[in-house]
Amino acid sequence: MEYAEFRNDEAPSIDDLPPCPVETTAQLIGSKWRLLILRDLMEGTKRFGELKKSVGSISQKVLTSNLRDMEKKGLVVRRVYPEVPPRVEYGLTDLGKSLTPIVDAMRAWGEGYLDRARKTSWGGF
Amino acid sequence: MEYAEFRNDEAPSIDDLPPCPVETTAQLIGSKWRLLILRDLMEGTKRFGELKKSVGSISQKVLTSNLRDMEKKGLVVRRVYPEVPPRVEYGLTDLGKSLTPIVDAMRAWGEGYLDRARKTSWGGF
DNA sequence: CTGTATCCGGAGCGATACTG
DNA sequence: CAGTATCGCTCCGGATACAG
Repeated sequence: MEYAEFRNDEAPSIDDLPPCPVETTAQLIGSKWRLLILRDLMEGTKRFGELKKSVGSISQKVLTSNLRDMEKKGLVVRRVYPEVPPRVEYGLTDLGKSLTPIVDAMRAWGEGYLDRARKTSWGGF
Repeated sequence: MEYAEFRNDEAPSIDDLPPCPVETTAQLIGSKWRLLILRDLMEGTKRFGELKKSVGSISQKVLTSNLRDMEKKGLVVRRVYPEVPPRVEYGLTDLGKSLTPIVDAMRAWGEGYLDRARKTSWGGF
């Protein structure tokens, strides 16, 4: 552990961000899982187990670590309800929500691609 | 080698594409390097060495393998000029160019993020 | 239910050497 | 110049077991 005492309170320093905005974005969401987590949280707040199911074949460990990262980056909020059994909900911060256009663009492109792939083997370009 | 005899002629089958369009897109470009290669080729055709410099710290091996993948996916064209010394140029296919909105969305978001990061440590949300 | 702690295999990647 | 071929290592991430 190493996250334990630092969660949302540590901001990424400008100094270790790449100068290129595309690269910056890629570092924040450029991973298969983070993108899918984002996609699912955009539907609204979800519990850990719910998220695990909806994301797909992700393991619990990997989901947890990705959520921790996204929390540190300020994309995700984690809310713990002191109940028993414990309940933990994850949601997007405003910053996280602001990524919507990117995910939407990816969805739009993917739909076009799948359509084409479905009706033909797309026969090359 | 294993690519050698299959370059542009093999299309991805619809059967091994995920049903979710976001996930499909993520599989095609969801890697740090592929995104940056895309970003740079969107400026126009480039030679191998040129691309290597502009992408940044990528090694030649990794650049090559990523270009091969993207070629197989139909995103990139490779043109060899039978000269000496050899010249090889890479460019985007129409499919590759159609990804522009996604990269643009990422750039736009990244710019906003960097602006905020520059003027403050954005102190949480 | 929501995690943390380990173990471990394999992919990813850098470094280097060699080729047409 | 633009690759291919290897070696070696790091670290991601899957499986499993355990805990609050």
